[in-house]
Amino acid sequence: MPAAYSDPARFPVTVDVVALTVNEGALHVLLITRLIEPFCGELALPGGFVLPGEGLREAAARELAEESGVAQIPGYLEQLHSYGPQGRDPRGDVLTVAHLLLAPNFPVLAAGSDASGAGWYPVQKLLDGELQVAFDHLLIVSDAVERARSKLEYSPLGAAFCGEEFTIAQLRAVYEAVWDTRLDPRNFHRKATGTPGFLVDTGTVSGGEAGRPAALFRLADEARFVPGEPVRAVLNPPLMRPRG
Amino acid sequence: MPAAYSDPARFPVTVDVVALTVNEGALHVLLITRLIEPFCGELALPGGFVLPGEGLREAAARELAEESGVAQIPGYLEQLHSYGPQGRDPRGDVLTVAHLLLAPNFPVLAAGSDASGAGWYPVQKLLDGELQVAFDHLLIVSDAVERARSKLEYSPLGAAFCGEEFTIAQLRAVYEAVWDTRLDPRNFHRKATGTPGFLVDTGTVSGGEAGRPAALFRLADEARFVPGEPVRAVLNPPLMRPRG
DNA sequence: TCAAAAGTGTTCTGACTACACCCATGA
DNA sequence: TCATGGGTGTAGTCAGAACACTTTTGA
Repeated sequence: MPAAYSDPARFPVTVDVVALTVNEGALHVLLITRLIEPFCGELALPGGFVLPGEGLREAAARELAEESGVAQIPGYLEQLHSYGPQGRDPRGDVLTVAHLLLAPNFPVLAAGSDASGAGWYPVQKLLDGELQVAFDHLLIVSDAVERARSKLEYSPLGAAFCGEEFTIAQLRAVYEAVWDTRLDPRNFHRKATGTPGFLVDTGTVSGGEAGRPAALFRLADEARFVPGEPVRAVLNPPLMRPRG
Repeated sequence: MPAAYSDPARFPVTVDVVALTVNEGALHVLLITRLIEPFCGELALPGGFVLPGEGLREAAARELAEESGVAQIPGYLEQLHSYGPQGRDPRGDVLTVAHLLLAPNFPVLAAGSDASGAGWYPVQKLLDGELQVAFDHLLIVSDAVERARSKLEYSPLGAAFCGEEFTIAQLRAVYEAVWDTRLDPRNFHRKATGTPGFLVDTGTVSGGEAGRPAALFRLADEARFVPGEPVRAVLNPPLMRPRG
């Protein structure tokens, strides 16, 4: 028998954000140190309770800003998956809606009221068990990484890890870090620049590095992701990661 | 300032199920007629409130069983997306976690306490606006259909729409209905049977129809989806839908 | 014998791989 | 001039599209 419509059960709802970036050729995730119980002192994903009158995405952006110290969220944010409410918080049933943020490496310096020490940690150390995280956040991070990996194949979101303008080599470094693989620079260059509706040449070049300066690109207008909307442009043909 | 940890806001949480099937060569969705306010008398997705102590998937399976009248849920069930809590229910903030069910056409005969007249309706009539549904359920159905379409490319879930054993032509009819396209029967046959780890020939044939009897296949063991688990097997190479 | 549907062979084309090669810069 | 990395050309291979063709059944 379902609960009467007039008196349904109510649950606390949290949002958690898996912010991923590429740093030093490896995928990193943003973690905070919890200052309150439960799991006080342990690492966890930034997140917190949804407030009355808030939407999910709104809450995720607010929590991320509060706990990482950035005013404007860079990169691409989307909903990942919901977990719970059963059996994931020692205090009782709490539903969490996890979000995924793909972002360029931004500096974090926040100290919130219930979290501190936000910082980037190598994802591989979590997956290998070298770093512990609170709640079911290891599962959430695993799901997020898998989502990010497949996102790169069919969407232009690899560029979400880069700044506004970037070289093909920087974009390739993103793919190599996320997929944890090596790609042929020549073929990647041709594929990325040859995919219609993906990149446009800005006409400028990057300097200062060793070797020949690289051309700077940005996302084509039709591939740009606007903060509020789901990504629409599909890479066709996809940039497939090597299998097997 | 976030809400105090000890006193977070609480929200009613519902689960909604977008059950899709293929019938007469077209994609259909399971809808019920609401017997209570709001939207009394209108069509809506089967669903209802999550009860204390329940998990999301558990709640979705329970609601589907209650409102469609089937004891055992056939097919493949996965979480789709969460919506809300802001601005989607006239009574106030309600979070809903939508689920997607891909199932063979099963008979529905239920009458629940707050819903009746469960039945299969052509998805296209909803998308074309010929049929109205309550709440934001049109958006949810649209998202579900798009998810189903991409699922068929990279997973063996096309077979979730078929029974235990099926012919290649039946499987092809599923793909054609979901993608709303036509596929070359010869090439589809070769691709489906030639994809390693997808299908196994049962050795039996289907009879009774006009023309040469077709061999019956079932999913290979490694491609079977178990009720509780996410689908793991990836079709490689993918069965791509025709683009552009 | 004919219609209808299952299943196979064959050719063409286009995309990916691998790798050779040239280009532009700093030291 | 050499090292370093950016960018292009090209041949081999493989998978998909298109479609002719054979097979097996019911009427």
